[in-house]
Amino acid sequence: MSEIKTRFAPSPTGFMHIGNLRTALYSYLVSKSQGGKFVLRIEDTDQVRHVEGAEDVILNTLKMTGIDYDEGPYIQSERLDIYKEYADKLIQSGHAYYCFCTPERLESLKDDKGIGGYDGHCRYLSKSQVEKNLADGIPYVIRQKMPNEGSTSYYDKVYGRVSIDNVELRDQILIKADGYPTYNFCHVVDDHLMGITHVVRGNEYLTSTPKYCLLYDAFGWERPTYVHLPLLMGKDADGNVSKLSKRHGAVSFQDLINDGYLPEAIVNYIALLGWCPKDTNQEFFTMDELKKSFSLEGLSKSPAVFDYEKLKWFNSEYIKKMPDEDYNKIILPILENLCPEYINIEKLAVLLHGRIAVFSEVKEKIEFILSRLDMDSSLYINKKNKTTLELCSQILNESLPLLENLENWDNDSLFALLKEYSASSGIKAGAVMWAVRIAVARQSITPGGATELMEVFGKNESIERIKLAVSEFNA
RNA sequence: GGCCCGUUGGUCAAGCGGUUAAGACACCGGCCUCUCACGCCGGUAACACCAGUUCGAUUCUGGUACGGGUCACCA
Repeated sequence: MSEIKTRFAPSPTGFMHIGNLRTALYSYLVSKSQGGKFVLRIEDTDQVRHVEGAEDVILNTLKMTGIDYDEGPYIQSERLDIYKEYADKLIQSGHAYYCFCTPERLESLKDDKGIGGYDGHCRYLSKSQVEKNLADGIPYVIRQKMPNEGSTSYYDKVYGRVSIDNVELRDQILIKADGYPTYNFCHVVDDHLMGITHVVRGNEYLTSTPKYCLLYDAFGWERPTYVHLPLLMGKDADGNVSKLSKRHGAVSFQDLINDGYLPEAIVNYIALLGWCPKDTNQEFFTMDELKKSFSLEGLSKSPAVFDYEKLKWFNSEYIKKMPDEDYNKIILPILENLCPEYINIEKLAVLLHGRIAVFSEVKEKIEFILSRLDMDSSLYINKKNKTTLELCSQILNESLPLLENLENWDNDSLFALLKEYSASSGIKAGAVMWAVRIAVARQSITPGGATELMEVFGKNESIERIKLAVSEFNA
């Protein structure tokens, strides 16, 4: 069996849709799981929609996700001569023809829903008429001649046998009036010329693939193996499911990165959206592990809804597993930017490690540090630690001078001090910690305990906050 | 609308004729703890529907319903 070769062929739209990235991943894995080659090809034949710098987005994304290509990037706009040459061959062999129909006429063929294909008008032009039109410089396109009867079928690796009646097939355009080829044509030529053995792409091509098969047949080329992937869906607030789009939230790789997700977590999550390993329940995969485990049999036929909650969970797990060095590289600049100088951001970073799921939520998590929140005195009352307002007031009043006299303002010393106070006063440690933590944080849920927070705040701010709390009790 | 594809808990999903129908996220309890989180333990929750084949269907076949895709000088 010859070596497998797959490709990823995005059009440069300026952003990498997450569904597109998943297609790239699967295409990559189909090949790499078998030790094959992977090709990158930029499909930029739409002059109208061309976006400057869009290619960099593609290259960057692939680099960040670890999807590396062995060949390319091939640029289709640089291969125009090739497509023209092959289109001419098709005309000569009678598989394609010139069409001089105007856009207006084409438009008139559509019904009120905008549905309606070409009627094959120019297919029946006489040879002399065609030559005259050509000589007159009338704009033309080149169309593929579809069979009038019978059906065309192929075997898809995921969906099995797919069969379409040929009457459903329109005489699709191969070369546009501007001389550029359509996707329908150039991807077939390129896939063949580049030796692509497995075409891996989204399921939206499932029903148009017979047209491409016919093209292979017309050229006398061997058809590739097709692997169509189920679509990625999104769910809106009303519970309606549809193709994943902006209304569902962040949908591009870059959006996700900006929201604080890690490339590894994104890759891991989307790998599992439509694919499942055989004989194992493994959920965490490195790219190398994916290459080993991946198999076509594990691909799903049904669409998958993108679940931000689960992505978040994956991300939190990846953050937890991050070595401090890597973690600090990301978190420290964020904290530096947000926090006043007296905050011990190194300690804060440690507290946050393991308590954040996405880096973008750091700000809200430490809001209580950045400013002194309004105090809700009911927070002092906690049933588990049996705290009351009176008790908390007592604890704060008695521990304040002790804290003021403490020299080494670190977690261990603080903890020892409060523990000692607990022992001498007979008040449960939990109650002491609760009172101090509420006084210092002024909110019930915090990333860390009382003494850890005081270490982060530093002595001055901690004392100030406790004094404030005490004065509030007296008021 | 024609054609094509799909349908296991809220979500991702295993299953490939006989199972107490896995596992994960989310959710809800409990334990642990100087809070939260982590961790651990436990719980709620699913084979769209109707026929047929079969001793036996989640699994095979057909139909219905629902969902999606596609019918461009976009890819």
